[in-house]
Amino acid sequence: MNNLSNQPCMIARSLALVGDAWSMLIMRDAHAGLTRFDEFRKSLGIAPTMLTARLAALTEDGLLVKRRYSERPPRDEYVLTAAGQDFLPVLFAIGAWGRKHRSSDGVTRFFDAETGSEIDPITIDRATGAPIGTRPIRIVAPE
Amino acid sequence: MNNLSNQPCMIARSLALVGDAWSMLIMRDAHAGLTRFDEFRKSLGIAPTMLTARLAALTEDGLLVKRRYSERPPRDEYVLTAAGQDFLPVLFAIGAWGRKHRSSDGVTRFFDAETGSEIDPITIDRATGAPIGTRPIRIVAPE
DNA sequence: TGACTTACTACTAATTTGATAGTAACAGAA
DNA sequence: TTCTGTTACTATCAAATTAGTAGTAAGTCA
Repeated sequence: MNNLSNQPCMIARSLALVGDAWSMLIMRDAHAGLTRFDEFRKSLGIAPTMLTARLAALTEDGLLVKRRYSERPPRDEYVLTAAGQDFLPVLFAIGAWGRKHRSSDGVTRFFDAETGSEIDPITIDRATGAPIGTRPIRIVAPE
Repeated sequence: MNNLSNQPCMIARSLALVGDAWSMLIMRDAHAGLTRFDEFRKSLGIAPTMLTARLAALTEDGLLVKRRYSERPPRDEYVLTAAGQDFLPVLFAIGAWGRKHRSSDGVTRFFDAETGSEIDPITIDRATGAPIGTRPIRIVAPE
């Protein structure tokens, strides 16, 4: 795609980084606990060239960090940064949408890793607590 | 990409439909009120071939409907379905992420179209009200 | 020494995307 | 009636991206 990162809209700017399915799925797997090249490759069935490129891009953009976990032999893994962890609501919103509009047989479910309770994500307005999507909105870009 | 729509994970299945930047941006513009081919084309700077393909895919997948607004000459526009409207939280989550981690100069802002009050989207667990992203999670796919 | 692991790169084919131009079906003006 | 303009596209082809397979580097383990 073209020059998304130069646009004023935050959505467009963000999509420049994660606006493709592979990146989103890598983020999903990273949140599920995967860290290593081969774990991602096997989980996603992605060509290694693609995976190398995506991991490098996500690292470059600060969603992942490359961490050396073995000196001999040299081995690196990819772990979520704080910005990467903050990406989870996006995945949840997508999952919640799919659950509502695309579920037929089984659905992917989310659980709190510690308490074990199931999570049912919903996006609301922080101030009023009103769910997003129930009222018409106006999007305003600067400049 | 490959066979995302056959995967068990709702996130992957959803990304088969909207897992590219153009589709996301079309959804954004649709929520901002655009309906016509040329409105989308000018807003996005997208090649008409691409736009035709994306609009057809989003229509096929039930996020938009094609509505004839003029018989002579024949003219169609694209409007959000209920499923399409429900996609708004995804865009908000992406925008909120970008606002937090990518904002430098101006940021795109969201307003209630009727009351005019600004919206600050946040994704929470419906049951507990706890914000998503503050605790480790476990993702469980069926089968 | 040989098999195995892990994180990749090289290479080539297939597919998608992008850009430009053009078309169909009209409306309204001259 | 011809001319210009509008809108929603399609055709065509070059350029870029993606996918798939194979191979490599730097080790470990038996």
